[in-house]
Amino acid sequence: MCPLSPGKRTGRPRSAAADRAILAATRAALAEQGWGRLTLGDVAARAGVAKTTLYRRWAGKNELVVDAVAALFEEQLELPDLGSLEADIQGVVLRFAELLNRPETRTALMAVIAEAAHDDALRLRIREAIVDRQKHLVVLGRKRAQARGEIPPEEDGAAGPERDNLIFDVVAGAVVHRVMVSSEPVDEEWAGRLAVLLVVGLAGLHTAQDP
Amino acid sequence: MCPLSPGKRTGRPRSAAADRAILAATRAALAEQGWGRLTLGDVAARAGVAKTTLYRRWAGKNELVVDAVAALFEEQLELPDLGSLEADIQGVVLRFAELLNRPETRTALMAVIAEAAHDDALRLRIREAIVDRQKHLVVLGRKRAQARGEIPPEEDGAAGPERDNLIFDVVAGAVVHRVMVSSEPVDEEWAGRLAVLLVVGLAGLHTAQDP
DNA sequence: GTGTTTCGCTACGACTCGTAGCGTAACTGG
DNA sequence: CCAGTTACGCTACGAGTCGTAGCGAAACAC
Repeated sequence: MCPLSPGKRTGRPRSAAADRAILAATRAALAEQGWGRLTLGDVAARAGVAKTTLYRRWAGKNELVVDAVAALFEEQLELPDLGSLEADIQGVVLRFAELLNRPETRTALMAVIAEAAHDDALRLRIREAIVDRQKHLVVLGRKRAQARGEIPPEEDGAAGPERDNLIFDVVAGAVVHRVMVSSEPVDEEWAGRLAVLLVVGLAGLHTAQDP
Repeated sequence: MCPLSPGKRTGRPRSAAADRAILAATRAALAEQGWGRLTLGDVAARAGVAKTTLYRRWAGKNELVVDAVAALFEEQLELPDLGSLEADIQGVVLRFAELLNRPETRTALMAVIAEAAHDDALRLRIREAIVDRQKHLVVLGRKRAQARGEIPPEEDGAAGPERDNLIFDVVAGAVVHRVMVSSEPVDEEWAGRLAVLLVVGLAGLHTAQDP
């Protein structure tokens, strides 16, 4: 998750405290100013760090913000075990929505995704730092549900991963769209309806493909 | 969809051709440069228009891009009648994905949504120019399905609109997430699986709430 | 100590922003 | 045809940001 080249040994080491201060300052500035008015000079000043230090560690605004948001996701996002697939989905949806409701993430996530549309390296960085971690939750949730006997066990072929991908896009996409575009609250009721839709629909997907 | 104050009469009228040229230039610049490197000076030069003319009609980058994208949505997005709810969903998903795959919309949509996170006026503008038009397709699709007898007819209470909103967030969110975040193709197969998931899940939502 | 790397600081040219001022073009009402 | 009104193209401007370079001092490994 860190900046550049970790494999050096001699000379003065980079201050890890500065790293944390910079990422925290980035989130604070994002929350106040939003993506558009965010300047690296302001971030440096908040972090008590010279502007040149920022440019030594990150290539630009995009990379810095990705790391700042990824740190939040890493420490906040996990899959609670609530006893049933439906409850698990509802739980993780509520957690994800809580994360999306922070002012830092609201503006930052969409902005870096927009920039990634024409920047392959940035897209890869987002995938590794944020998306793969989310997708892992889907795989974990499916395995738990299979262990409980709620859905049929693993079959071979490409149908399994494809279904995981579909579920991931539906869950994450629906929550993001609800929060960012419709700008309506993700409460227990809405999360519950989404969970029902998914569990029932998932069963339909199985019967539709296995004759 | 147009700029400011439409209700004047005296004096030289604003050139409608300039409007179209500016919006087209904005889309072209977006496709080439992306949101981050897009400058209003460049747009003005492409459109063969003075920079001051741009600022007379639009408040800034955000508003201009919203209108430029909204024009695309207006002329491209509609709901085909393919004979069944499942086929209709699959069809509109494919159309929406086609729109999202254009380089202009890829970077522009996410960027304006990001800016709207801390700009209420912009969020309202996006809603009126883009979102409401999309949501209308959901309502239309539901009414068609009810006329065909595929789903139960209208009930009273707030359950109906709530269900429309859920479907809207799931469909639009899933497609956006698939294209922008997972960056994998929305082909007939994927759209078909999403349609099955929704139709089956929708039936589950009805039986879960009507005892 | 010696060598190496990072740090804070200052300064810089290049660029974009959004606005103001001016003379001209286009259209309206008398 | 002629004022009145508004939009247009052009130029120029201060303000702000960007990303980089150069410097001396500080923090580590050997």
